[in-house]
Amino acid sequence: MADSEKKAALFDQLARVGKALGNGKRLELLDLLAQSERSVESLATASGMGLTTVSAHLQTLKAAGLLTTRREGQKIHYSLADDDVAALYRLARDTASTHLAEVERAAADYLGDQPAQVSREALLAGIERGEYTVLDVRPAEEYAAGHLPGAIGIPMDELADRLTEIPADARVVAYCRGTYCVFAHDAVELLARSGRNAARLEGGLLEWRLADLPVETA
Amino acid sequence: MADSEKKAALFDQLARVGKALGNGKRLELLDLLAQSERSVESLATASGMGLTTVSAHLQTLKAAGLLTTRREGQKIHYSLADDDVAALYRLARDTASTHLAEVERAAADYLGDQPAQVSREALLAGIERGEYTVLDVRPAEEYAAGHLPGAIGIPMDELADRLTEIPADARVVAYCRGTYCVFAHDAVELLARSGRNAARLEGGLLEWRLADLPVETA
DNA sequence: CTTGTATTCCATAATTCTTTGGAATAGTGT
DNA sequence: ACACTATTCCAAAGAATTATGGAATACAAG
Repeated sequence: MADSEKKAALFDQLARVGKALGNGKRLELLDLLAQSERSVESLATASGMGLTTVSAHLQTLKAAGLLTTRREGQKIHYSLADDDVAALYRLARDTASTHLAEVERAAADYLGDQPAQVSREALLAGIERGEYTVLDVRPAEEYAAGHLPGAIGIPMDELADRLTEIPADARVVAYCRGTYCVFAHDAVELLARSGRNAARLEGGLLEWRLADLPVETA
Repeated sequence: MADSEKKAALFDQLARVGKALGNGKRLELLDLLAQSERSVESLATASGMGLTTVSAHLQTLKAAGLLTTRREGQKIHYSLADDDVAALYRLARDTASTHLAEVERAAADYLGDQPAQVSREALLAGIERGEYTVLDVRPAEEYAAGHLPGAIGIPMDELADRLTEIPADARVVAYCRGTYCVFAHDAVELLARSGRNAARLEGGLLEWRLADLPVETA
């Protein structure tokens, strides 16, 4: 094999990771898996994709080295191979958002108006002073897998019915999966309509974790 | 448009960056552009690809926001849009190499035996003490665009003829573009065969620069 | 051992990507 | 204005990717 063919073979191997990241559905799956491990079925439900479609995408991601699996009973749990994978996902996402105007447009269209945001630094300082009530509005299994220290967990689809669990005069900071997750936007809107003082955390658990800030696993 | 369609549209946008990274030829181009800006023709020559093929790939990379262009005379110079792009390229590459055994195999096949390596930290310390002669064996235009402080620039294909420019008793540390660049391997082998004391820098200018170490632009 | 469940495999059709010559374009330099 | 050069556009063929039912597999649980 000629030298340039060997070089091409090497770069083709390196491109496998990029290929795996080059599909919106797969990014949605990575986004979910960045929160907690999940079974194939659970990913299909959470993402709204077909079961065999999810399975095929998971094979692709796993073949690219981005995922690992663990069997428990009859279920197979997929998870990110490594925190580097979460970092890679985030960097690719942020590069897209920095350089592509269409991303901003699509995000605005999906997320709606930006609510008031609290930075991670401000929240961390405020938590220590007891200024904020931190509210995790992700699905219960993601909250269970790890959440901000002291955060209350109320999934978004139960929030309307469980408002009484939140002190009426609290300064609430809601968060969810990450920058492009819609739950916390919806939560802030709902809380504001109920006359609460609410803001959204900048980013979500993904960004919090990648910033090496403390995560609680009750 | 339904909410899940908006979400899909957003993630499809984000996937554009991954798609751009998902092709070996495009990674080769990024690898070159991480060293210095280049014209289309120059990239075609350096990479051995067809001119229109290179142009098409550059369009793809640019449409993904990874490249910018600058016109000078009749030439259009492409360069990375940002240092984040270099960081993204590197992280994708390193993720592949960490998780895919095939990458190690393809690299060993292309690069041959690993020569002795000097870490960036050791070299930096050694430079200050004047212990090492640093040798840049990349093409002249890449050396001109930026090199290690005090490095001598002798392109690999001229090295055999210009050995006398290197003190015979020097402890030479050769480097080139990056981890998967073959020039420095070849240089160390050539120097060793000539009875010189030579080692390779771990990584290359890409990794040096991303580590925020000093770069000289003569 | 048999049943049941979660997941993967397979085949296929629709779509998208890649490469490549030749033509077109845009801008430079005279 | 004219010729020249670097680059891009276009079209087409071949290759790879994607989504999706139905069948097959691999375990676990009984």
